[in-house]
Amino acid sequence: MGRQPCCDKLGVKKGPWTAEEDKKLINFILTNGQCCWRAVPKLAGLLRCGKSCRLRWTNYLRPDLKRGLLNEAEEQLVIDLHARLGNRWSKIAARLPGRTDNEIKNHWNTHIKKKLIKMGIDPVTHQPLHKKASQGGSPSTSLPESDDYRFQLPETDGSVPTAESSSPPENFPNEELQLLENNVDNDPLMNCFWGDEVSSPLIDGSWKFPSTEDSRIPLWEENYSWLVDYQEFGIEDLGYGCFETTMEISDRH
DNA sequence: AAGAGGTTCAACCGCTATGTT
DNA sequence: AAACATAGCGGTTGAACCTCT
Repeated sequence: MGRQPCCDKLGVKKGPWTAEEDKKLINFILTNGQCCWRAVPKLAGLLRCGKSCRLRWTNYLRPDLKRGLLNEAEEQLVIDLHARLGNRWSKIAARLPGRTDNEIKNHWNTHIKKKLIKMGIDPVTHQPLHKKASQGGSPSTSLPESDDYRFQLPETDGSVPTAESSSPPENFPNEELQLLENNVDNDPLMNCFWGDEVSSPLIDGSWKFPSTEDSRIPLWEENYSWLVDYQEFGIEDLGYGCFETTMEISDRH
């Protein structure tokens, strides 16, 4: 006997969300908070399944989301985290405030992967590609000549966790944490991020990335402007009061 | 200008983990 | 302990968009 489907397939709408649907979902979540996604579509008057609503909210409508491409620092962090965690996108996303696992996964597959390959780094193992090639045959790629080759993992106990091994270590997540913590001291960037999660520069919003002024993490109220400006939303509709509501809601969980 | 091929990313699917009864 | 419900995760898909010829 299989599980019940997450929703009644009949009469459930699929495909891109309309502005009207977004509005309904936002209004509902801001009023009632995030609870029981299965019930959300019915209560919000949406012909979607709960799963779809949750995805839409977490990946697109959440007010604390940053928008736009990942900047260099974020990209570097994703690479470092991927080297340690593999394809655990949600865990990686948890370390990048305002970014979603879906966004990071997409960015990895479309940008970072290619970048690494171009640099002669295997995006799966984070090891130089030529190592693999020389083991199996003639090298097709060579190590990058630039000093920018900095994705090599810091040595731990000599055994490098392979990123793509989708099966986590036996006693994950303890081992995950151990792995991460072991590497913090060896990596200034990681040190910065892991050192104190609460006052992490990415989180407090005051931290500026070294490259450009534009790459600073915007305040999330700024992020929300796209929503406030959203064709059908007046500021009265959502109101800044609702931000507090959202925060209270998320605090409750 | 057009259409073929490539790229991007929002959304879906199926599975697993976790919580509840 | 078992069965079920729900949330969350990661892989995949496909439509829209972009670039090249």
